[in-house]
Amino acid sequence: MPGPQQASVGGCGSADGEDGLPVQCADCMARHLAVCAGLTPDVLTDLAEHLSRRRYSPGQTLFQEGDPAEQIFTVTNGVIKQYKLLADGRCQVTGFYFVGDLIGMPQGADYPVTAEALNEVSVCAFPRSRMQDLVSQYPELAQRVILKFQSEVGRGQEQMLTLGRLTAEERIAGFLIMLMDKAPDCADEDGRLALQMKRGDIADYLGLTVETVSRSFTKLRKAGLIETGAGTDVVIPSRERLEDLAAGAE
Amino acid sequence: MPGPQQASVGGCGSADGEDGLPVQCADCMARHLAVCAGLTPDVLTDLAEHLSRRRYSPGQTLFQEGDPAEQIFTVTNGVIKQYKLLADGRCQVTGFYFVGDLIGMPQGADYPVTAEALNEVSVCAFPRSRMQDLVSQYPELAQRVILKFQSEVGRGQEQMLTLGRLTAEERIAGFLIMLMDKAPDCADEDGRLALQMKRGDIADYLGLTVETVSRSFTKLRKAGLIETGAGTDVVIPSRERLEDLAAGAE
DNA sequence: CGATACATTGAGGTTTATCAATTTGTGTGG
DNA sequence: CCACACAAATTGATAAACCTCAATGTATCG
Repeated sequence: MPGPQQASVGGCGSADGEDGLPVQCADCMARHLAVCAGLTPDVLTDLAEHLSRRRYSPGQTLFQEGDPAEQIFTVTNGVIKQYKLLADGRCQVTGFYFVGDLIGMPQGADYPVTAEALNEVSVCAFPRSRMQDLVSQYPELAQRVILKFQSEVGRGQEQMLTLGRLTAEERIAGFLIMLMDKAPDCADEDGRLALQMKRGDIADYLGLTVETVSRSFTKLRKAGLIETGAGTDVVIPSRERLEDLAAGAE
Repeated sequence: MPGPQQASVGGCGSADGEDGLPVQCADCMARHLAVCAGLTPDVLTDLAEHLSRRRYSPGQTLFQEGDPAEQIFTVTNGVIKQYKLLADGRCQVTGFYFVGDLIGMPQGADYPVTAEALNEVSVCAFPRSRMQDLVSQYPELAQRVILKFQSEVGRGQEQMLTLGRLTAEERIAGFLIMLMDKAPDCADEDGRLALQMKRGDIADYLGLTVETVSRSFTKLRKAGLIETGAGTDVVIPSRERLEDLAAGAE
């Protein structure tokens, strides 16, 4: 049952919660992961003046490629995929984003990608126009933003290697490793992985087709590198062996 | 004839040149492009206290994948390629860097890529340990650093689309467009492009083999989309037609 | 002018894509 | 709770794009 078409907007006051934190932040899932982690309560309070909470249902877009980039988002719950489309329908997923991730802060005036909720998603939205001031005003925020960008660039470099030089099976192996590391709530302690995305999403992320993804999963299963869990979930008996494969070990 | 194996280090005083700029910066090729563009002379002077000029010959590496990331670089002349290697020799070039580009500022303690000079290269090196302080101290510098990262992330997203979803010919077309835009001194006003990199570099950047790159060039030539210049140079008669191809127009 | 590195071209093989059919999973309504 | 309908995933057969290996052509530099 999908929620309202228009994303709901949460409260926006700056009343203090516990520890002197703004109420919105006090119980935020992303408080220790997001760009706002480590900021002092007074800085957070200033930030909170301008932010709004939003919720999205599966399939809803936060923004689309070409839209004016007016809002910056921090994921507080759920999974978001970002992708680029070609005129003929070819799709490339440029990344999956989890709790604490920052999206929607491109260089240009417009978003260069579309952002879409994969499941029930909560975000913290912030007007882009205010960001420049805040970064100037709060060096510790600037530092956090730079840190987020550094990890995003690094992830991009790894993904280039994946897309340019890895075989289908190696790509899947690397993808599963990435999920275990980046998706806190998707990954069970002992190798159980709840895949939040469909085969088609994975294919578009790894530059493959659905069929090749499916066949690669089957091969990995037959090789004993993964096991089948409930639904399309996956169990990873030995992370090491998957890592070796993902690193292109001969 | 390769230069000295050890990169030469330029002077490092802070004496002022014209316009109150530090002497190293007064005649810097990258002054209006790099992260230091738009900074006030006093900020630049502070920056210049810690920077050193270095020169590299073709094939020399600025740093290698796995090295501790102790220096940040701004390219002031020449072209640098960054790449990742797999154990079995597979190589992915993650980017080419030109005048004004910033490299060597990863999230982790070590460089995740190798940086290598393609031709005679000059850079401005800066100790990473000082960067955090400076970013905190000078909001306008933080702003510039964020801007550089934003464009790097955007380039990464485009490259993912290229590697994941474009055909060989489309990749080459997009690559030539990118060079025209990003390489100021490589690109003549009327479509003449001096390729600073070998076919192998292009192949490793585009996730192809040398042979496929060569064949794609030939096909583009036969289709009238490019013409042969001196050596391996390329002339682009109609940028638009190349752009259409690079955008995956059917 | 010859040696070397680089680029191009050709023949054949491999991986992955495409098209089509089948199976599995999921949610809904009886 | 089961049956049905629909979406997603898997499997199979074939084709296309690209890779590999090998040979030839071309530029550069001593």
